[in-house]
Amino acid sequence: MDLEPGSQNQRRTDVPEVVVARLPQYVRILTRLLQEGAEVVSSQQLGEKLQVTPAQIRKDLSYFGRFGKQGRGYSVYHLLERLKLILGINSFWNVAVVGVGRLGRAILSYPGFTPDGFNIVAAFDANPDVVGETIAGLTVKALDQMDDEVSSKKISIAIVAVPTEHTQGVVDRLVACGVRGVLNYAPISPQVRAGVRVRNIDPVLSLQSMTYYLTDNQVD
Amino acid sequence: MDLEPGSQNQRRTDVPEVVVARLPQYVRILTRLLQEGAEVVSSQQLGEKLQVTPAQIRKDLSYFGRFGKQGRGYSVYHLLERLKLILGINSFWNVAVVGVGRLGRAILSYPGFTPDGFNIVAAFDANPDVVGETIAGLTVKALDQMDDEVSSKKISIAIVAVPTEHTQGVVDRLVACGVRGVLNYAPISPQVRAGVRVRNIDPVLSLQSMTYYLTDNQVD
DNA sequence: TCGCATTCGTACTAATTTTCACAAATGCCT
DNA sequence: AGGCATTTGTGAAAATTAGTACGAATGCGA
Repeated sequence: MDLEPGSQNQRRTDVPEVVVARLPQYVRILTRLLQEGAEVVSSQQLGEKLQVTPAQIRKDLSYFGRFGKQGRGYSVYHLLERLKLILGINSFWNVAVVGVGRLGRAILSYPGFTPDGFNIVAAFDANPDVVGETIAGLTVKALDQMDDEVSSKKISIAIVAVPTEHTQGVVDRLVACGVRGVLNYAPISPQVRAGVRVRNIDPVLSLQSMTYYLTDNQVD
Repeated sequence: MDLEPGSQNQRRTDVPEVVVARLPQYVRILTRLLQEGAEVVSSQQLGEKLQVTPAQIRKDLSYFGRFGKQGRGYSVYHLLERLKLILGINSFWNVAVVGVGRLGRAILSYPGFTPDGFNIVAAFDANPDVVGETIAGLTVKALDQMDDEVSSKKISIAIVAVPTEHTQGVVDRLVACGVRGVLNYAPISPQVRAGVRVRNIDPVLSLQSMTYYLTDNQVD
């Protein structure tokens, strides 16, 4: 069976990563539009809100199917549902936070993950003083309870906020436990086997690429 | 006067943003190599550590000049110095943190900004209960002291960690005070006038683009 | 009902980014 | 000193990504 382009069956690896990276932004805008009561939206309007060209939005969506109506636009509700399905955020992902320092606590207490498809269901730390503490309704567990908890709570994503020198080791243990996605806050890029995905949150890199444009003899 | 390609005088706007975004990663590796005592490094070795092709590294560097020696590689020390100069992180940037909630406190207490060219020299919050508190050696000031502090402490970059609904307003005030770079942690992209740079830290978007690859019928 | 203003989906074109591949240096080793 | 293995810097080619432009729907309003 041949896969026609634009089919929902489009092989997922054929979709450029840049396109996938834009989809969550579309989801966010559509969610807001839905709350505001909008029923239909055009690629034009979407593009204005996101600062991208309408053509790019139509092109991006065309990798996955045909969701719009000529002369009318997209149904906010239906496009949103489809995109959530494509991204796999139509149901919830169970997430563990590893590392309950200041950053880990901020993450645990942040309410913003839950409405967007993620449920933080476990917290781990290596420090025995921290283990047993309850934060945001979760009791912090020791690292050696990871295996049990990851299986029993069906955790497939971990948010790792541990000191840099422990990051690779912690990620290795998580992957061994069956975790398939890692959001890493340390200033390194952990290496993982094929099939496991890593995203790094690295504010220092962001700042350092920004200063390039803030120095003098800058044209802009 | 014509600008030859590869000259240090290369017009800064001619350099692709993707290239600039990679430079801080080179800086990070070079810093580590320097600490480890390495004197010389080849694009090959650099590429292995960064998971990019040697050709890309050479090409990236060639936008700014000729820093290597054929048959030998790059002087770790000199390349590092040059890259820091190019990025504008050879001296320190004074930074303000706006929003002293859990995340703001984690940022204020994080020691990782300072070795990389940034000094956090002020903290602001709208909440009168928080104003006056001392965190990581800094006294939290009220928002209406921003103008004074930004001028007197020569602050050109702000890290904004305030609730989403206040973010655009806070960014506007910061820009009015003379801030030229913003690192934003709220899940929106604040709009600013030309000449001001924004970088967004948005873990939810990172997670949501990751789940695409974690769903089933995934080839990988 | 018919015409017309919209807007999608996409083939085609343009721009950007990455990779290739090779001449020109470099310095080690004999 | 000469040969040789190495590695840079860079044009040119390839691959990727974005933008243009237009035929085909769509539905509103006369």
